[in-house]
Amino acid sequence: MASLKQIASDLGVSTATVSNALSGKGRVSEELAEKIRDHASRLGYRPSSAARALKTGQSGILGLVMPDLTNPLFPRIAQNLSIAAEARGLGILIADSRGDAARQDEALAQLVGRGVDGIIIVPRLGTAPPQMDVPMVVINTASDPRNTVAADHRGGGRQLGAHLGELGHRNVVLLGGNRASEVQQDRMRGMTEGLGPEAHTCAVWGEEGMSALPGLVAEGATCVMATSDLLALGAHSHLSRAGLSVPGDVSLTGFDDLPLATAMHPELTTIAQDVEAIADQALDVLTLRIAGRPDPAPVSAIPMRLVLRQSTWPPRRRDLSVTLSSHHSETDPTGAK
Amino acid sequence: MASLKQIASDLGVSTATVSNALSGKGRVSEELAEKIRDHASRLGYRPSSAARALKTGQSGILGLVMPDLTNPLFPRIAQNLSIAAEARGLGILIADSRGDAARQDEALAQLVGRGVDGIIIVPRLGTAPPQMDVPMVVINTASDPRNTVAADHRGGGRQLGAHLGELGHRNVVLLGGNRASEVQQDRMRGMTEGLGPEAHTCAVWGEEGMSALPGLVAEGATCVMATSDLLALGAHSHLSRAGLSVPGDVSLTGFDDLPLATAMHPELTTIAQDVEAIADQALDVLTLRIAGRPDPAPVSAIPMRLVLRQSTWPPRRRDLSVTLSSHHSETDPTGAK
DNA sequence: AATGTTTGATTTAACGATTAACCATCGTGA
DNA sequence: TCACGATGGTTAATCGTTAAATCAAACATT
Repeated sequence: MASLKQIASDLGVSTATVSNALSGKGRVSEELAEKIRDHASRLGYRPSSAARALKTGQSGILGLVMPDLTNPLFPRIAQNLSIAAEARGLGILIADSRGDAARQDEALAQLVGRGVDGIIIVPRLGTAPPQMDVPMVVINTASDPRNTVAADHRGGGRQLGAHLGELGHRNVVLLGGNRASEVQQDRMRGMTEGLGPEAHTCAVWGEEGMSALPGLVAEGATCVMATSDLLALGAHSHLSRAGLSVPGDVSLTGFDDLPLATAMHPELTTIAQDVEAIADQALDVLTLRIAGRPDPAPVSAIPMRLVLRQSTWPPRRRDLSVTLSSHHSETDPTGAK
Repeated sequence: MASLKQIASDLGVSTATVSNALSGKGRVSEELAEKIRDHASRLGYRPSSAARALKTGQSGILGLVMPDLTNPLFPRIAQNLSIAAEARGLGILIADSRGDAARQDEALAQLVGRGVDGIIIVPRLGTAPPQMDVPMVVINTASDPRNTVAADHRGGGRQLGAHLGELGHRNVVLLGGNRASEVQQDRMRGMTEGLGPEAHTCAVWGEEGMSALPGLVAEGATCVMATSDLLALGAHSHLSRAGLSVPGDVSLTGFDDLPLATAMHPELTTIAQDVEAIADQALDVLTLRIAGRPDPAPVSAIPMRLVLRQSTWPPRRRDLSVTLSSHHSETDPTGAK
């Protein structure tokens, strides 16, 4: 491995000069600097990050703590964080907290032990992450708005709700996966707001809630809004098993725009997080904190993007033909099998 | 931050002694060692990984290069690798090659630049990873068996095929996503073997292949075997859109046992990778290579586990009631809607 | 001509942990 | 009593990089 010392002795100069030439910091004649850069690249010189970290106290590595990598949304966040980090010359060390709060603390300790400069954390459900003396940024949980970056879940729900409201739905079932999740509650709150005051909504949860769906439709519900795409897929199964077709008999929406949303039939109307923007924001906030700059303006929630597909349609009327403002260009699926 | 020097001067001993006491390497009286450990933990001492890395030349960090984190299987591998690494006191630095071969090389260079001790790589499709002077292990692509750890895709296909063969399927459609993927080809090869010589199979690919499914069923196919769960979901959509029910009219299988497999209805019969074992193996191989030990015996492919659910059933007969060896305890779904 | 100032490079000392080499001290066997 | 081997510890060098302090010319200023 080529080192500064190597280059220096090869060229008969001091290591300091080499360091200066390569970093452009001190005072080196352009002529010599050129010669040094040349030789360095010929030798394939790569500065030792360990040595640099030791000297400067900065490792150039960020820690990422995730509750559960099997949640299909997180990898997308991780991927975008990794891209954003690379663009800033930083590396990302992952740690999996496996949902467990204790393990989450342990993971944090591990990371700081490895000398990360800062930490990005996606905390498990409501668990507020511990306050540490390391710069941190929290994703997707509204704890402290000054170090949190999050999608506008509520606004997203509102968009979806408004869409269905416009279609004419007034009797809507909200399907959640986990009562304890603040994010899911936010999403539901937004949906209700978007639907407007004249709509009647009711929330159901989990496997039990899914089974109740056909009954609720029989009682007049015309739409099911799930707080995740996976849940929507489950709902779709329960509904079609009961002989109800989507969107003919009942409209269905998801959340997050996972790959499966387009693999279903009908393709799922859902709402997408701008994961790229989230990752960017998170890294901006974090790098500022690492630089010790006073906190910038609190970050506002990042808007979500409505993705209209084929699973939403105006409610079937007892009386027949329906006129609508044509959000879709498809043929009327009401009569479809 | 507490350092060795700090502890040493607090206790009036030399840093060497503190180092020895903490690592248990040199000769220190048990009495003094105890006192040192005590003080160290009181101060919350954490050795500086940078300093240690500089001195020993080992960073304790592994690099992980993945082609595309949005593929739902990879995160599970990543998660298990992260767990396995943690158990061995190692960290994992991620890098996303985004499918691009050029970026893959760049990611590798980045990682070695950061001083990783070894690299785990899941190469993009057929791209053979470049030979570098860093210890490496390759996952899921059969390049060189001596540094490759992979699930037994072919054996998995064989298991699935055998299952369907036993049920009586003789006319089977194989559905793939990408012709270029060796893994998918392996899977298909296995399926064909498992079904046995008397079965007739035909392979179709991608979106185009999915559209052809209903026609093929009309021509006598009784079963669709997809090379991934996501593909199976798509197939299910196309089939049910055409009025064909699963498993009544046609059986369906997936691959990988993703979360969506249980969210579908019927739940998908599929085959699961033992990601935990894969991760373990990969790390074992890699740590051996890092230690410079001569290569251990080549690793054999890791067996997959058949997951029987409700999407497979004996083929419908022109003549009626069917007797079967009851792989399922469900009621006959042939008559179901 | 004596005194600054700029320019280009060198010394030197650190960062924190590890480790080979060295040095006391004490007990033991010859 | 003397040399010897444990035992318990210290010194000092080192890993590769950085940065402050220093130094020696060359050049400009009065």
